[in-house]
Amino acid sequence: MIDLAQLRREPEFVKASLARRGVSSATMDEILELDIEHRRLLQEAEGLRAEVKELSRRVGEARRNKDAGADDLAARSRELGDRERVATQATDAVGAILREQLLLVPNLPAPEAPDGVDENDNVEVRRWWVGMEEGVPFPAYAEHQRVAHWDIGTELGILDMEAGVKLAGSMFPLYRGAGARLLRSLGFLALNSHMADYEEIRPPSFALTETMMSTGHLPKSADDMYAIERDGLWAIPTAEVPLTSMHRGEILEESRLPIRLTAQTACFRREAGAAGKDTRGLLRVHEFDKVELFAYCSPGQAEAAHADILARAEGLLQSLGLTYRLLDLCAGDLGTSSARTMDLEVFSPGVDRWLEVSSVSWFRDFQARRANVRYRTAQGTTAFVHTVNGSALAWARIWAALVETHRQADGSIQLPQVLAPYMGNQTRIVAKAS
RNA sequence: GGAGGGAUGACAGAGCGGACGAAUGUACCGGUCUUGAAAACCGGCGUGGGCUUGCCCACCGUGGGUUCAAAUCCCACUCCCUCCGCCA
Repeated sequence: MIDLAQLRREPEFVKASLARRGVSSATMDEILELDIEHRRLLQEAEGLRAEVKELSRRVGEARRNKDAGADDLAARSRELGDRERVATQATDAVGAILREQLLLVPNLPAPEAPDGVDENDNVEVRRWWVGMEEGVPFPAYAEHQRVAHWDIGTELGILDMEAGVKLAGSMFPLYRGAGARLLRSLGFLALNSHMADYEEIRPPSFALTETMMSTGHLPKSADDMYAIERDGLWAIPTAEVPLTSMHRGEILEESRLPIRLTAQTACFRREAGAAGKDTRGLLRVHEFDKVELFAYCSPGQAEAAHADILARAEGLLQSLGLTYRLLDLCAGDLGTSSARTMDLEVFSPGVDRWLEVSSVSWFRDFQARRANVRYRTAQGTTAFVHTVNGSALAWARIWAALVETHRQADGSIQLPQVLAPYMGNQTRIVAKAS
């Protein structure tokens, strides 16, 4: 949630910032008017309540002293109380509308985020490929690497999309044999590499509506998530959701910051409206595993925390021998809650596409304000923390790029050595004899 | 799933209709004393909101209700504890 006090204080700056991502200034004017009306009603209601309290005090006093006139005072108080109820109702009604409007306003883009309206305006910062530092040119992938992972998966018996369809419908993958083990190994590799600096968390896969509100996934993106209506729960689309709410409503000691957490979870996404396009194989699926890195920090720590997550995601991509590029998302393409986001896209030679596998975002205090996570400063005051997170990494697409990139001329796959300890030293995946 | 008990400030714990935003203790911060520390003593010590910056308002698990007045009474819900049942 944006800071209403800031909107009041410098409306032109807030409007100009939001205009960069397509929010009209009329929307903000509407909110400002609601705010003025809300405060006017609030003053009226609180004034009446103060009078009622004062009269009640005097009723008690009169009763104790056996004074006559207590009943008169009570009657007056009752009459004021009726007016107060009406005023409070009006205040709450306007307050609810104001909150509703405010929850729909996205975060202010950071000044450093490039201008632009959609993904076509994102800025490519750099590319990386094996040997780049030594002057090796961008890889010219061989024919045997130009096979889509869904074909490789069928050929080697390690990915069975049809079985997934039978069980849960389209876009629910089923990995098998070495493919399933590879997926498990990726999570193991990543979590092990983070655990020295990030506390490993295994959160619930479902979350309450309130938890979804805190990250900004609700109310805006309800259609993109799976709901378990009977129990009032939502399937989490990312570990960011539970991790952001772990300290919801708390005031943290500044000395504890940054609090760095990592979690691998299944991520559930309905991908409403995406049916048909770019959905073959693992390009876009309803359920995938992802390791998330997360930090609650003071504002001064946020930049370093963001850089650390990005470096870890890149480090993993490099150790897996994958080609990738780094994008600086333009203002118009930022997620609702983010002020600045860097995306990592892996190159998938078999399908000849760049696939997003990590999104490293800095939310400033937008999520912290929604989730009410604060810290106590050295001066004893409280302030909202900054939240930062990023994937390292999202495995379905990594799995795809990995089998395509490392496919050999004989059709087998030679996995990178970094996975050997987790694959029982079986880094070569070949078709089963039967 | 059944029966009972509970939820109050960082923690422990009182209050069970009227000056209660809340006793007391611990912890924490500042001061006195001390070569220093401890002890002792003194003072401070929740969070948010509104405006006329001194005041006002809200918050005692959550939401409703009763009352002139609710931490306190009533109703519903959530969570925790104990016992029973079931279960990986």
